[in-house]
Amino acid sequence: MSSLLILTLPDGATREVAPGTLPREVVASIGPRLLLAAVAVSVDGEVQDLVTPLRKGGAFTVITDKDPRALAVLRHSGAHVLATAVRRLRPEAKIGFGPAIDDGFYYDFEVDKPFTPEDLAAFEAEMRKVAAEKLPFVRAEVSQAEAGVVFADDPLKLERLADFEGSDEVISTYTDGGFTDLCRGPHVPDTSHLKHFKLLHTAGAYWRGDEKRQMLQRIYATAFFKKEELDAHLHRIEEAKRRDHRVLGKSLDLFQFFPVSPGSAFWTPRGTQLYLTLEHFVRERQQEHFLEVKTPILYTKKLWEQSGHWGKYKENMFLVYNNETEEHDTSLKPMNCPSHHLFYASHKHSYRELPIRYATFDVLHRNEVSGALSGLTRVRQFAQDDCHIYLRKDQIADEVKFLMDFILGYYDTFGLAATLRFATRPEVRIGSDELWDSAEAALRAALESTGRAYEMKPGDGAFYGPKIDFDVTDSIGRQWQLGTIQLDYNAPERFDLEYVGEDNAAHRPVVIHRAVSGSFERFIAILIEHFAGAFPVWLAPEQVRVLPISDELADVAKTVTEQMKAAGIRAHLETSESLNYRIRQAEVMKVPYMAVIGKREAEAGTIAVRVRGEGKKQEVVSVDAFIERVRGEIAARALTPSSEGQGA
RNA sequence: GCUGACGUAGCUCAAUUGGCAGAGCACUUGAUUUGUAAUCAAGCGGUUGCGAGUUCGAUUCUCGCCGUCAGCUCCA
Repeated sequence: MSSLLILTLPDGATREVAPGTLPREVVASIGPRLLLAAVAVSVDGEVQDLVTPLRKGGAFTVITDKDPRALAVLRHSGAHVLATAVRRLRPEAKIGFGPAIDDGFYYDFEVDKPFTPEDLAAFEAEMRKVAAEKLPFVRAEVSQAEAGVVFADDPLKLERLADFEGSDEVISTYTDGGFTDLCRGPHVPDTSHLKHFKLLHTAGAYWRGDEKRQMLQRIYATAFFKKEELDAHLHRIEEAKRRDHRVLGKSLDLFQFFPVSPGSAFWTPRGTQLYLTLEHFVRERQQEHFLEVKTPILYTKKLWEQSGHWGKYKENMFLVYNNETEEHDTSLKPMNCPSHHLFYASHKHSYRELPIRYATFDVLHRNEVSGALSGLTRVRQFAQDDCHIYLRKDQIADEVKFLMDFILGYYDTFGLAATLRFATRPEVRIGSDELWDSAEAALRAALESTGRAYEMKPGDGAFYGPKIDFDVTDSIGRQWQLGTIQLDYNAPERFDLEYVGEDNAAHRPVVIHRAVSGSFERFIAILIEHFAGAFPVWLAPEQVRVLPISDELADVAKTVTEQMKAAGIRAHLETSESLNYRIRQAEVMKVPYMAVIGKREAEAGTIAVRVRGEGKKQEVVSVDAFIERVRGEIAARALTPSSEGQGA
């Protein structure tokens, strides 16, 4: 134990140091300028700061601001600087936690009155002072008892401290100026490293994420090493606002919400067109291997008791009053699974028939808590491109691969990239541990066999089985779960599902729940933001806007419009107002093509094509050639409208 | 559901300390017939989210409810 630690530098050189040596000394020995640039170090793959004594050897790398790992260190230190500033201005504020997060950092405070925007401005100004003071982050290792004294006035910290009782965790504190925090680190050497930061907003957050505990005031902020990076980040936030599907949904006339039905979208004619186009696309892709069925939306509780929803999901279900029983013993379906199971169980199946894939687009209702509702991404009424597959256990691997290709191929059409996540058993669940063991093992093996990279989501499975989630990142950087493949060993038991095997005996099939878009509502929200409302031609509610230059040409334009419509193109004629005005309207509505018809075009049987977003650059083509081109793009589901020299 | 903010014409927003509720766009009408991002003019449009309270007087102050937003919790 007392032997020297061996540190291997990136160039292969080694250093032998005594345990307890500070990384700072090692870095200084490499070079004084490196010490100035050092933010932290990595020892054997673990990031630690310059003032935490070395306890093990291994690969030793100096982390400067160019290392991506440095950002989390800077931001965590930013959280301390924030707390330092808040404590200077509001000494009575109790401190919670202040970690770095994906896009920045936050710190939770317990205060009597929530912070105002003015408070934030004052805190930010004070933070600049703290940074200018270049206060070193001083690390100290303390005993449980000592820490109890230091944080005697901070009940939240004391509670955290109590968690360490009996563990051999080294308890450390960090002090910058007059502020000391219970913290594992690592931190940047001093507060002057924090140069480019911004406090963004405040929000309530439960202490330790528990809704039964008190609400703290959280301040969100971000920090970067370079001003350009901070500016780019703030610009991204602005851009995300510009693409917000709730804003575009209104300006592009796609959907609306009314207070009389919170959380349920009203689709306008244009939005409905978009919705149906997507539904049609899924239907077309499913034609060959899936069986589409339509099932009721209203069921008695008997079904939900059998499925387990009545016990585990009731609070999310809309219960309906039944006049005959005088009870709320009926419900709108929150999921399609049980209806499909009923179907399957209604007659005998041979092992030769499997897999059987029932697909459904029926409307679902889930009673989300009011605060969870958000645009189209979180609604109370929605439809999934849902499917339940009944198969033999020996078919799982092939089926998972088939479904995965099906789902990823769908996303490819939109240019969306998905992250695969494997989600395991949640705390609230049905079924024995043995059943879960085998379901998780089987799904994981199937996933592994595809050779695709995936991440883990422990405890995030459905209450009836483990799942593979397909998470897509939207323009704001939020990740949304869209598609899912869920393996279910419970439903076959509960619904007594069987098939007759080769041995002429009854066997249990396995059920796979599958969705591709997740829900059409959420998927459309992602698409609106993904394309910033400028949909590919095949998706655009209106594909061509026909614009005659003067009223005299209205008849010719009408004929052209009819020709396009007859060819299956969603074309609309617009005659009133000036040409400039109508072009502006079409651009604002993000119609992919404008077909302008003047005297020259009318005589030649041509149109002057203007492509969305490409300005006055125009291309004069024959009506027939244009129709063929657009039809080709629609059939190919091309991602962008083609201008001269591109496309068909 | 919880914490906070917000809710004014169809839309986007104004309205000194409580004192006659405005503008642009949209819409209607008239004129204009336009060659690639807003032609001109006039007109119409409001129980200031809903309900109480304070006040001589409430868009403005207070309370309750509804909805939306930022988060928390939850989630397709």
